[in-house]
Amino acid sequence: MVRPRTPLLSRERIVEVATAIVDAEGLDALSTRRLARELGVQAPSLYNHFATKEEIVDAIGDAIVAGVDLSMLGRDPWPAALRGWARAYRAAFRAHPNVVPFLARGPARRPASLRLADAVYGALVSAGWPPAQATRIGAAMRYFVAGSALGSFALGFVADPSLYGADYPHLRDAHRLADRHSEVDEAAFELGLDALIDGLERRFAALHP
Amino acid sequence: MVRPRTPLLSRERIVEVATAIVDAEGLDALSTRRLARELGVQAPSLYNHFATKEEIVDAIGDAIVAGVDLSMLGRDPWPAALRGWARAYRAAFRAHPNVVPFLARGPARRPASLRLADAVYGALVSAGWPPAQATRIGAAMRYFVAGSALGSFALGFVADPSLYGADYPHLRDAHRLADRHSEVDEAAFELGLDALIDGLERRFAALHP
DNA sequence: ACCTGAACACCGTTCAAGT
DNA sequence: ACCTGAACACCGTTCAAGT
Repeated sequence: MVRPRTPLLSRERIVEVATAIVDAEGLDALSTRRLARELGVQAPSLYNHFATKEEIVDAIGDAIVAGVDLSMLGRDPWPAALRGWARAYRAAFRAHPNVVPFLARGPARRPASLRLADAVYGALVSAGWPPAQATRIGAAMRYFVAGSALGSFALGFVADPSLYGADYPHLRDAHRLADRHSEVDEAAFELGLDALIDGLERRFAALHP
Repeated sequence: MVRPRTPLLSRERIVEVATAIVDAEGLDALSTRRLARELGVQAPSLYNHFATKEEIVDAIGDAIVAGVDLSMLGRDPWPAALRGWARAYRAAFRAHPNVVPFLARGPARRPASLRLADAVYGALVSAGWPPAQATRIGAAMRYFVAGSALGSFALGFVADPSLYGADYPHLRDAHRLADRHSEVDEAAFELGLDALIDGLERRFAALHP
């Protein structure tokens, strides 16, 4: 088949099927041939819509970031806005854990990430933070939230008691973390978020006495 | 050449050369054939020392984590200890920026990471934090530090003024960030670290009135 | 135990050819 | 404009054969 009168592919459909593959089997399972097969097409056809495979992965990540709710940033007081945004961002990536390695692919040249940075920075400046501080806060929040999306802390510990006792005395009970990893990660995220915003509020208060 | 009387390879030498390749040209440049060539050997020889290429990458990351100074954790008061450890961890990964994607490869089953977790947790518990809180603090710190190592925030913005003004009103001056990315990232890291530890100190004070 | 050559089943990408 | 088949230059890994 060549040049059908209505195109077989579109960027949207490619990203959709690619996301499904990555969600189901991980980033490594995404190859151009595999993706093409599931799209009912040959691999080189993809290059009519994306210049490289990397662009496809970027588009997957961008679509996820684009789904992050930003409405609180133009509405709530800045501490609540930061909190709500951080939770939304983390939730978006927890829904696609296999895409997280993409977060490490260097920073954001992608439109959704820029929109997000714009909204966070704008909210902080509107709230009364000096621009230089707003930049730093946006970056610091990104560090924390991206790091928390990066992967489970608790899941790093294997559910095997014999592994730790001997070599790592303080980790004697760490094997229990694996079972409760969701709660542990959730509680750690909330504690860190609270502490971080708490510290920022103190600085804000010192700035506006 | 077969089976030389003294082995051509060792895990140490493989990791050393692999790290050099990744540092110089990035993770994608590391292939078993390329690595073998630089080691003066054929690719299958590597499989006498590592079961998979992934194990080699793990070993690169583990060696970097193993280089992180942990001495302050058994010595300084916990806020200073956390601060010092966070800086050391970040510095270690900034020295090998191309290895950072490895951070996203799921959590730590690697010895150096376990030793690190053990030291951080132990220091917090010794200082008087309840164990459950110590776990959360260790996780929250890992989120922040790993996120900050993940990549420059400032470098995400291209040094081209025309890119932002129109679509992202608040980012009008963001193109200036790229030039000063080191200072911006450094200042953001220090601000976040201060705020985070500040917030934790307040919780600690409430716990030990 | 440790290295080799040959082989297997893949990759991402290019490109001329088709309509 | 958009899809194809053929091809290029790669991959990671296995395995029997060598000493």
